[in-house]
Amino acid sequence: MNEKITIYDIAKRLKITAATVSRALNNNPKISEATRLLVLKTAKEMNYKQNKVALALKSGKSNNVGVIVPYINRNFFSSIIRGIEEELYPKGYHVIICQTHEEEQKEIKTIDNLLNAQVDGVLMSVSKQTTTSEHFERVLEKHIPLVFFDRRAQLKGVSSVTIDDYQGGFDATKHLIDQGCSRIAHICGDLKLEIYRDRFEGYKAALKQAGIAYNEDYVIQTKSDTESGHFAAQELLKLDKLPDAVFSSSDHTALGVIQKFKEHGIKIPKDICVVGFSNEPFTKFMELTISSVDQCTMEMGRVAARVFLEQVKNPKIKIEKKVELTPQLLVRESSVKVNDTTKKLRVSKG
Amino acid sequence: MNEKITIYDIAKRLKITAATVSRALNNNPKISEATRLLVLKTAKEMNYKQNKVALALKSGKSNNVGVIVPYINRNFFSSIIRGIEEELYPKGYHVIICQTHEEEQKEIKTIDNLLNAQVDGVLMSVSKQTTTSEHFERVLEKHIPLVFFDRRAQLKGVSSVTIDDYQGGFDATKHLIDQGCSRIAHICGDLKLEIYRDRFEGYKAALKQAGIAYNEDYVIQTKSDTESGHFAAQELLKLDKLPDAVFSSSDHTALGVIQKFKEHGIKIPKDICVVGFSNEPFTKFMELTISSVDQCTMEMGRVAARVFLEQVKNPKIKIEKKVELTPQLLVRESSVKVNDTTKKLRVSKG
DNA sequence: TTGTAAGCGTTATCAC
DNA sequence: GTGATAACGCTTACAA
Repeated sequence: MNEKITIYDIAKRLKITAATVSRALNNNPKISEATRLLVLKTAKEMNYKQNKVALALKSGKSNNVGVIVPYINRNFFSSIIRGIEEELYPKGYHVIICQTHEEEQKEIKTIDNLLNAQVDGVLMSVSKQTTTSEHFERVLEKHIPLVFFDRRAQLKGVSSVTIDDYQGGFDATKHLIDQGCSRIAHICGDLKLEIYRDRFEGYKAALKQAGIAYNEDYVIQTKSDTESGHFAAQELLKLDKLPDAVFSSSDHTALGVIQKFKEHGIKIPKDICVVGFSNEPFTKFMELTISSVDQCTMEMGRVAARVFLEQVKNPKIKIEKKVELTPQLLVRESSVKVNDTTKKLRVSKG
Repeated sequence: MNEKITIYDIAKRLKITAATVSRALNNNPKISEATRLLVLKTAKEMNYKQNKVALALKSGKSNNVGVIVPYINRNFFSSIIRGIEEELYPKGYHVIICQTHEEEQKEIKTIDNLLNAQVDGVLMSVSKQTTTSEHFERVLEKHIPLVFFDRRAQLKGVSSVTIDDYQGGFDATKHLIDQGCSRIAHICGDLKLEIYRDRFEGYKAALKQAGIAYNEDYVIQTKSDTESGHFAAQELLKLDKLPDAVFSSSDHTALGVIQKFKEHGIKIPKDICVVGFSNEPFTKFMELTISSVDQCTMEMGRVAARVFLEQVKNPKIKIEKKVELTPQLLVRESSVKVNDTTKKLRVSKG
């Protein structure tokens, strides 16, 4: 009951050989129906379970994929991981998760560990601090599919799944313009990161299209937390002419901005409209719900997983797929002028 | 550069045997310093990497643990997973995550899959729908450490890490009583689950200690989402005498309750004080911050991991450890009467 | 100190 | 259709 049952045990019991048992278990055509059924029956009786590790050694496929993110417990990443898991589990893959804490050294160590563990693929979001790429090349050299999601490294021959941050920034800004705003501030994250640059570019493009002059004073670069939002709001308050809208590259800074403005008696959205980015859960729980750009995280995970599967299915050909998902602007209370009744109908609580 | 380097390749190059190489690599004392250094040097030159799968087959230890939760992207679970990962990764373990979607069948399937994959341990939170326990016993029969966190099955010989939900319920209710409330409603989740029963019991105990009669009308059982909070508030509004406080077993229902009450012109916390449970991130982002009971999720994960490690370190002895962490009441704005200035000082924004 | 050989549990390639 | 044997990459008695 307790011992590990191998195909040898079944073979011994049936006085046949392990090879035959293996054939029966794997529906190999070169076997008689009689023995096949007998083996199957006996295997069930003896409670045989295939040892996947032995299979992995033999076949060179572990059926494990490594997923690397900065922090598992950020809603953005955990939702992506959920998407990955739900796409891969039915295909027989297990998902190994690892965290980098945004540190390049941990990222390197983690990748090497995963390679040693013989993972069949690596799906990851690059750490903020990462500047080198030898560790990525080590993955490619072993012909292990590598798929980036959200944050990618500039590397030839690697697939990636991102959202169209440019479009997200454009849509958010355009929406604010449609609300009648013209002095639109932008709070961005570290512009060394592609995602923040793209949102910024989208912002500028929307302004340009509307014939609104770009004003450097209205752009503030900060970290992506609530405190930075307070800071940003204070900077904006120093200006001669207060903006009438804020597009923030982060929901947390958007929240901070709203809080600080409220302290100063500024009414949102009447005086200033605000749109955030990421559709963090809290944005729709607030008393004043916050407009935001949804990044379809689960979908991003699912797509990343599918890109991996496609590469696995076609090992001979090198697939370099750059998928760009379209983000979705969710218009909520923080950006809709209360006196605009027609627009009010479009407010989404989702 | 591209080929897989094994110890045989190193052996061949140095005209020694694989056994010697293995010994050198593993700091086996039975080897001369000279060959040890030579092997090490050559291994590095040839870019040798140990194949963990081969090691796993040989040793019977995969250095993988399975972690099973209902949904990965719930903040509660993803934080626990983070705690587990951070405790286990430095010890050389990889964390495989799986989701049950609260379905018993998936839980069973997942456990069997993990066992086939030869995981060294299973850390999990039991699905809501689970009623049987043969699948848990299958784990135990193989002498694989099984550790429950938060939700456990009634099973002999299994370790678990939970929080003291009774204490959490007691503290929350006691706090409301200290605020001068006496008609305290309780919104609970499915009482078939131990965690909700315990919180409920803690609630009743606090009432009893304060000499407040238990009133069945003030107890409403619902699901744990915002809509259920709306429903619960409506039920309470039907009562002849409105409660002056609400202790909710869920932050989401607490939010729903607050929203619905506000719609009816009821002031929080002036008219009704509210305390939730779980310390969901949004509770401290609200304009009116919501008091809640923190479940020290990261710590729960870390402790669960340590319990697993302890069992691994002592394979001969059967360890049954029931760890109960103490939850922490976080008093925020939703439960502190504004005219009570002394208490106001204790308001936490954390 | 080093070599030899067996074994972990499978599957695949030969023969018969 | 079935059996014997090698191989995946590693560790470890047992010999030498």
